Amino acid sequence: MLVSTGPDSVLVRRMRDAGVRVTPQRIAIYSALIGTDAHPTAKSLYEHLSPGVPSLSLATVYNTLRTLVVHGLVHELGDAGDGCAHYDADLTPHVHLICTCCHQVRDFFGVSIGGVAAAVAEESGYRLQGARLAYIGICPQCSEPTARRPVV
Amino acid sequence: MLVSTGPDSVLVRRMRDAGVRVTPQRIAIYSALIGTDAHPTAKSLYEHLSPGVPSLSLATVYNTLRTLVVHGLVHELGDAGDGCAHYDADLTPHVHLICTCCHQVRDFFGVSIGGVAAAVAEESGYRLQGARLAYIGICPQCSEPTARRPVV
DNA sequence: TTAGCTGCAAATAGTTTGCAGTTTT
DNA sequence: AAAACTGCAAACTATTTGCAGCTAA
Repeated sequence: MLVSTGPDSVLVRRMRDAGVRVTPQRIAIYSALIGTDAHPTAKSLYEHLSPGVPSLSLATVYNTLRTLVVHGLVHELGDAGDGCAHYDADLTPHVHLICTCCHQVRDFFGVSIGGVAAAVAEESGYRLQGARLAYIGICPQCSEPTARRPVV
Repeated sequence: MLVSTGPDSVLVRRMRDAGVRVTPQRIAIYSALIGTDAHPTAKSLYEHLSPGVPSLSLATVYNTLRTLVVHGLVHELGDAGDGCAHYDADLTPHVHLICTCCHQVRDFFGVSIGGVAAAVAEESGYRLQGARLAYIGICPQCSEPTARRPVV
């Protein structure tokens, strides 16, 4: 993890600014999300953090993720074909690529869609809170004939 | 419903071309999807069709939807905040607007994103099968102070 | 004929929630 | 001190699946 988690870190300030009460569990979860581009699920976050934050419960991971999403600190990316929701703390407008074979979610910055949100907001009349922009297909690795199916 | 469902209808031909076996239940489900822009869920489809297709089962709706998605006839739009997946038979590249208040999914053709898919396909190396492009926010109706919260 | 579909009911699994105790503000 | 959070376990519910009978091809 590349993010400071001290009491005055950017991370904590962001949570306070968003009106989210700060607890050790929430810091752990939020900083884990910020420090990865793997778009984890609740369960994978729990399994990753559990050793370092003993007695962390899966329910708290779910509750915290919902809180972070509701307060706009994290985006919920939806199901990637594995039946569970993935999350992203990178709020920069960008596209995701979902592989229907290995169920990985990858960032894709090759197209700029920053202007689209503005156009949608203006023309639709919606008060926008977020976006979920994913293209679904088979990734190059899984396309190779020799590819072994990655562990789900 | 505005679509003919005779044995030689476009709809049936499309299913056959996609390699999907044709049954009365599947015709009912697929034509209902084609004839609406409401982006139904499995349950709402079931409730809508059940009176006209007695003994239709919810399991068949789920199975059929998966079959149609896998064969590329229908797009799965993911959860709209109501905890269940919504579906769309309109494969034209377009954006969806999801209201976090009333959980409605609406089409939005105000921005053209047809070129994005091509760029993604070329630059990412993915074999694209579909897309899920949604902006999330609060719709104008739900934004009105006098708005009553629509039935979920 | 036969592979594949259907309905039913049971199983699965992601996510939420009630509660009692603890922590943040 | 009040309001909100946590862990645990139980509850909830969308979705899947096993099976026996039916049907499209």
